[in-house]
Amino acid sequence: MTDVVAHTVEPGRRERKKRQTRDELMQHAARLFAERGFDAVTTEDIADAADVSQRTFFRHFPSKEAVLYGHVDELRDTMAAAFAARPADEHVVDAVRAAVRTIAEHYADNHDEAYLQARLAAAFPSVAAHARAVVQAEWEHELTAAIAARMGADPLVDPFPEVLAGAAFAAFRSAIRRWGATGGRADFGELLDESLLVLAALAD
Amino acid sequence: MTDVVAHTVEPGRRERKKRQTRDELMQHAARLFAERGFDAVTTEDIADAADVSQRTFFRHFPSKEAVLYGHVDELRDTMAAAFAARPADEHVVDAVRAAVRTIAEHYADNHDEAYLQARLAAAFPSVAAHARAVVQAEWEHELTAAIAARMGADPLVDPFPEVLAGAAFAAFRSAIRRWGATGGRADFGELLDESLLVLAALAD
DNA sequence: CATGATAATGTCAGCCGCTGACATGAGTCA
DNA sequence: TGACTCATGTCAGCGGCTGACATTATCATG
Repeated sequence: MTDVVAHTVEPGRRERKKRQTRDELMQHAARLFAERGFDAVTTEDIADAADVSQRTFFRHFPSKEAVLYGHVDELRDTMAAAFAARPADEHVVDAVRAAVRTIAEHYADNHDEAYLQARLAAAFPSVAAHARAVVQAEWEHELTAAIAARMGADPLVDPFPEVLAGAAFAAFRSAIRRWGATGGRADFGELLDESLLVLAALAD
Repeated sequence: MTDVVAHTVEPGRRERKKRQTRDELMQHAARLFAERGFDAVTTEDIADAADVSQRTFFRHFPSKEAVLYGHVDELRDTMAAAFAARPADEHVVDAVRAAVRTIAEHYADNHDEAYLQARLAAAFPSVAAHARAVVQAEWEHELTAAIAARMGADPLVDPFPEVLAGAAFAAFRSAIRRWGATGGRADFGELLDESLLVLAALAD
């Protein structure tokens, strides 16, 4: 550790360029998807727009869908950190709500990106499938592990963590869909809270 | 109606052959997947084994993954019928449990098929993605509509039906995974009940 | 029973997502 | 400066999937 102040190590030029290429791929992809829809854009189109080879596109993203969800890892870590930061005596469901809410905050801060994802997921099955089966599954898995760790339970045996995490993201999907139906004009955080409240109502 | 006894109209030779082709594609696919895994089998392999062209394969199934889950529609209808048959004064969550349980029953009656699906989903991401984002999403959607209809609610506005259905299938996934972890030897119905009980425990 | 309609299949060509292999050049570090 | 690492380019290829058209089997109808 030569760096005392910054938490993240200052990246060199190489890494900066790498991140820049990645960002440009994401930005051009978003623009092209917004202009023409998902299917009418090829990975070569995106690569050309970012002035790199198609091969480089696939070195940065494992699929055409993935470039649309470039912040999965970042959001996963944010969510996990938020969950870990909750007091130990808080009700688990409330801690989960706080964790999932961090994603809603990102959406509020990146409205266009979020709304584009919602629109494309509503219109293109492969995008919806990716959102469910890759993005949300990844978050769900992380949240499951975090819940289990907090409870001192084995998530492979005790169904509670996995079911709670899965139910939370079911609420998340419901909120997303209703948010998209309002044209992205509603307050996503409120919709999410509303959906998450359903979980507490199931036992009644 | 020339047929008085049977509920379903007696299909002609054409339709019988069509179904037979479909069944053979499913059977040969299952065999090949079991022998070699998912990725090492091409759609042409399956078509050849069933003695049809690759094009015919894709006329029966929209994707390579779909042939592994040939009973989605059938199970969806069974589940919906089971849900509709529940008494109106029963607790919704109990009615949902009864509906989802019909799928568990199919699994019990078709052990090898179910276990193959579970194994392949655990080993091949594209299979897991399909199970989540196509198969379960389809069931979830149907169940959402059924819950909403029973409640007289609009599933586009009221989050309850969608969240409940989503939570139910989160429990379903948890049960599947734990069942697969036992090598398919545990009683899937019991695991499912256990997972579904979590839903009622969320409010505590 | 003959004949025209319908629907399932075969054939062929092609797009595009995605990957392995190897070469090149820019960035890094001693 | 020189060796090393690593992001990228190039090229070739596989395989999932689709449109278009021809062919054949089934079905309905006079």
